[in-house]
This record gives sequence, structure tokens and C-alpha cells, in this order.
Amino acid sequence: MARSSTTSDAFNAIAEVRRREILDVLIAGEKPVGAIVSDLSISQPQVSKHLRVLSKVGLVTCRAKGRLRLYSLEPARLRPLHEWLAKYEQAWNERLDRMDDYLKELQKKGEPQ
Amino acid sequence: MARSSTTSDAFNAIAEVRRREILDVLIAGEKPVGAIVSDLSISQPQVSKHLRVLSKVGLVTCRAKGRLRLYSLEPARLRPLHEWLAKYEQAWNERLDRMDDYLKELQKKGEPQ
DNA sequence: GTGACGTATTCCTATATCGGAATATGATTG
DNA sequence: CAATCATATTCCGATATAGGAATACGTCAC
Repeated sequence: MARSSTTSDAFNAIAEVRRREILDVLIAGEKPVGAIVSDLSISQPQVSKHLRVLSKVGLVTCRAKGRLRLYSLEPARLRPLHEWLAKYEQAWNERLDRMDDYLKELQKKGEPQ
Repeated sequence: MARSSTTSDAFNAIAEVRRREILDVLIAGEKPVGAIVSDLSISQPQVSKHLRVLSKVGLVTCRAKGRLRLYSLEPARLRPLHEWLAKYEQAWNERLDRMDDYLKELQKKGEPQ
């Protein structure tokens, strides 16, 4: 077996930096392919291919307007990521607290008497 | 070029379901490899390989105790994911609001006069 | 319709993955 | 030190990916 398909998951789709960058660009709103190409200076075919992947997992949708293809974000599809991550938030905060304690301790030791 | 290495990123590391499952198991706390193996019924070599990937990106750390290797979560390393995702939270909520409006409208139309 | 434009697709190659099976390593016990 | 337990590593195969280059497709303007 090989790695999971990039189109199998939002998780797999956003593993690629370029695709994350494309999504970032689309936060501003609907954009034609050309705008993404010039914003990111990635070759047009590459952008199209990445958009295809993002479409397949539903992270973007496409609307034709003349010869333009306007792509827009479908942020709800990021929800699984958000939910998965949420489980770690608590553990994460606990760690931060402990780190905080540790830092305070260091600070106390560093203080001149 | 091929896909980015799984060890290049937390994003790439967690693309694999098995690795997410392993992290999920470790939320409960430090565990030896064997416990993960029996919790998830993945072969021991596979678990070890996945743990290696997770180690390389710092998502887990390892501590030896006798012949056991105790792995534990390093949730802070998920922070980049969290931050990236946060940018979409607003867009996501806006969409939800619009969806909400839409649903309310549907409901209104459905109401008998 | 012909040309120009915006986008999508195809072909290619190098690379790396996951999983299984077998085996190596390392620590512990008697 | 031999046997055993816990884990790590290696070898193998099938798979598919990202990017470049070339090209196909679809729509618009003249």
C-alpha cells in the first residue's frame, strides 16, 4: 500500500503547503484561477491541479463566469480538522500551565535575595 | 518531485489516520508501545514506524523504562495547525450564520399563514 | 470563423510512502 | 550466558504524488 490519497481527506489535502496557501488566498473571497496564480507565483497548471484536489474534498467550490472559473472557500469542510484538534486543546493548555509554572519557578530562583 | 515527506511537518504527519489514532490514544497519557498496539490492533512494527514519524516532527516524545519505551504526547506541536485553522474560524462562522439565515427563511416559508 | 485568452488535462520522471514479513537490537530474568 | 520479552529496523512491493512541459478545451472579441 502507499500513502493515502490526497483526495481522501481534508487532512490529506491540506498536508501540501501549496494547497494551504491557495486556501489562504481564498479567505479574502472568491477568486479566479489567474488571481491565485499571480498571488502565489505557482504555475497555472499546478494551481489548477491543486484546485482539483481541493475540490474533490469539498474545500473549495467553483463557479463559471465567462471564461473565468471563480473558486471560493468552503470553510465548513475544515470542521473535522477543528474537531480533531479540539481534543488536544485541553492537553495543550495543561502543558502550557505546567510550562508557566516552570517559568515562574525559574524566575523566582533568578531573583536576587 | 513527490509528495512532501511525512516527517517534514505536523501537517504531513497527521495526514495519516493511523497516526492520528495513535495520538488519540496518547491523550490519556504516557503509554508503552505495546499498549498502543493492543488498543489499536495495528501490527507492532507499524506502530513503531508511525511513532518514529511522530517523533521526528516532535508530536511525541519517548522515555525508556526498563525494556519499555513510554511515549507521550507533545501537544504544543499541534499549535501550528491550530493557528492555521484559526484563520478560517471567522469565515466558517459567517457561513454558518448564512446557513442559519437560510434555514430560518425556509422555516418561515414553511409556516402556514 | 479566427485568434487570443483563461483554464484544464495529459505525459513524464523522481521520489517516498504504507504495510507485511522477517529479523535485529536491547534489556531483563533465572 | 541463555532464553525471553519489548521494541526497532530492514527488505520488499504496489501505489501515487508534485512539478515541468506541452497541449487540449471552452469562451469571448473582432
